[in-house]
Amino acid sequence: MHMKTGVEQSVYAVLLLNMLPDKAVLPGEAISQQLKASPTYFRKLLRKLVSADVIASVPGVKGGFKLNKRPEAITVYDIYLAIEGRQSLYSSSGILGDLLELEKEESCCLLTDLMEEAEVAWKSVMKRETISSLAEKMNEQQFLLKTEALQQWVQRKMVA
Amino acid sequence: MHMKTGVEQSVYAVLLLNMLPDKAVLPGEAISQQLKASPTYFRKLLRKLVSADVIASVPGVKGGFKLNKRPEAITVYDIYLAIEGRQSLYSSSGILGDLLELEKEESCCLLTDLMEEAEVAWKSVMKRETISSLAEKMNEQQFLLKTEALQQWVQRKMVA
DNA sequence: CTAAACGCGGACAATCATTATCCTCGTTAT
DNA sequence: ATAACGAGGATAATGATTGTCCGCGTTTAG
Repeated sequence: MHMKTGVEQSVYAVLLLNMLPDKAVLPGEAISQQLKASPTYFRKLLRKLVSADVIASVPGVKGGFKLNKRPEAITVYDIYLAIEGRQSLYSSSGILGDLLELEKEESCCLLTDLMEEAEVAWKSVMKRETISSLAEKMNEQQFLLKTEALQQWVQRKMVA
Repeated sequence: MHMKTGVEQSVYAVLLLNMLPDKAVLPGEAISQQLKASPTYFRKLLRKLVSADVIASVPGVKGGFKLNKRPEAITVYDIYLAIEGRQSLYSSSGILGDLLELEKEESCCLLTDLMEEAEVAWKSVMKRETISSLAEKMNEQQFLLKTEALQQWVQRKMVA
């Protein structure tokens, strides 16, 4: 049981897009290069973010991606949800029904409610952090110089 | 990202062992048959539970498994931990280090603390429910008759 | 004291989700 | 028109999980 690495990659991709000036976009290939991710697969992640309305895409030459919401309005959970989908961490395989020889209609599971609650707790922590709060952390003393270099890279690679 | 089905199976296995009278044991094969799980793989799960001191095993003919703690002292989390191990749900792949071109020593991740906290929240819910509280739920009105039938099956299959 | 029933442990194979590639298409700036 | 980009599907490679097999040590029963 492990979270997909795509979630981490996507968070940093969104952080890159957050460095764009208004109206500008960043081509998908530039992003995946910077993240050292496989370009073809990374496009799929970006499309999931588009479907979830976290980012927007612009087709055609001079196309690319940009944020679709204000950075304060994008939580880590939004990105998690876009990539991992709604499937819950736990789903009963119906063992209890077999054990007690229940009819299919009355099938139940002693764990479902508990695990549901656990998952809510886990997700609620992810909802607390937003892209803008993460961006602030990147701008702290220790990383300030490096982050500025990264912003300059964004300026060079962006279009429009 | 999905929890192993082995966790659910293990919880119900422990619930079965909880129905044993003192000193009695249940052979592994009987358990896996009742849970409709593959016997060879299920033995591995049982051994993980043994390593985690949740259950105890008795070798030799007339051998089998039994609880190693009072049912109030076994939480769902104990079983989760035995099966899934200590590996955390999230682990950074170090992208930020690449992005900012940090030296390896100062490598860091904006998400690690958050995800750590989320995982603590998720686990703390699992620590609330114990084998004895689950056993009570099985004895509620709607399942009482079926649960008694299951207890009789345990009586027949147990040894010593 | 031998055999049979059980748990232990490791090597190995099958299955399944995740990651990655490839090819074709629609869109847009030049 | 053509070149650069995103969209989407079919399909492989990878890796984790699940499942099998075989030989071993221990204990009870004959």
